[in-house]
Amino acid sequence: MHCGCVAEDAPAVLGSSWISGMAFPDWAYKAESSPGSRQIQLWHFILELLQKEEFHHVIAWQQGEYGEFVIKDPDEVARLWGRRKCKPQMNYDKLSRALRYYYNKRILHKTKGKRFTYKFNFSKLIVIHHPLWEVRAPPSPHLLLGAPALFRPALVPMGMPSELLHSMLFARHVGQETPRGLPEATEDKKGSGGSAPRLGSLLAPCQLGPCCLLGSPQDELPGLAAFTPPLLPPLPSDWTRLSGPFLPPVPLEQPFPGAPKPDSLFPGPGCPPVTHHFSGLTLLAGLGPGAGERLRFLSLRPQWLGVKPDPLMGAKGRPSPRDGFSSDIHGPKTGDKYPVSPHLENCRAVWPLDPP
DNA sequence: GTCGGAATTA
DNA sequence: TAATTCCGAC
Repeated sequence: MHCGCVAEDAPAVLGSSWISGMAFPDWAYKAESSPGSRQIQLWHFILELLQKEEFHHVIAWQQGEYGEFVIKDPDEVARLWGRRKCKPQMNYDKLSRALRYYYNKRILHKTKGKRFTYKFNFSKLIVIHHPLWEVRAPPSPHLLLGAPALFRPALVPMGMPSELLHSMLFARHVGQETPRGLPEATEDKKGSGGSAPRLGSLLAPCQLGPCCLLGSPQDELPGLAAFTPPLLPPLPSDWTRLSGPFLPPVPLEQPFPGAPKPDSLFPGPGCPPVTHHFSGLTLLAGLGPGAGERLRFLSLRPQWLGVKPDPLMGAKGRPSPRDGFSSDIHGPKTGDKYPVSPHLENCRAVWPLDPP
């Protein structure tokens, strides 16, 4: 931002926040954490604006719809964006074109019928920021419910349409909102959605094995959000059993120095005290009222994400951003739980701040 | 208002 | 690569 343009009206970012019931971890608001670019990206900027109360007359979260926001003053948002990018000629037409490019990337989608209303695709944002979470492995109750799984970054199944994840996470009542037939799963046109960092280089599913414990997260994890979810999802009573088939024993982990210790977040049988937060975990865990129930719903269905060879995998070994998923969620899978042994060489530890 | 193609830019 | 710019179509 050395173009001489003034950015004083660009929102400052401090700490993590709850805005109208919407939580994002710190990194989501920090320009320097904008992935894949040295410059701030539009979606990032939008989040910044949404975070700041002084811009709520310009852009704000849509009450009642998680992730949905309304641009109340398109011209002003465009002006702010243009100012940030040193593009004085910016207008809403151009800005909206940039937003539309996010449709294919699945970062954003339009709320049809509502003017200037868009909706963030949370899982995609999570994946963008935590690429390793696309590891094709079943979700662990540990991960989803906050037990110490900090060193096991598998969370979002690769190819999982964020719409579905989103609806699972945000549905007011489990089972009320039926996944809408994965509308985008078949409408891929040019497959431009590969812009987000993905685990194309991941050779094989990691299976949450010890190989996933690589790295030194203390040094490399992004800034951890310090907020505590307002609702603490109770552990499923059988979570230990659920974790059995595909989870290695959970090692005790050292707390982050200086990190808050929400020890009592997820107490449960066999569940060691949670000693720290994964920022992405807080994102999921901090989804707001009812999130616990929804997370439990999600976590109790690991078979959805049963690891198996993906017929949709292309020659490059990864699905297109829009096509994956569908066959993965249609029902429990038995057998072939370990198509690839969870050996070290099959895994690659990539932390969000890894250089490309 | 919204969409997306095409060319261009940094 | 992530927009920016322009524009025709709906």
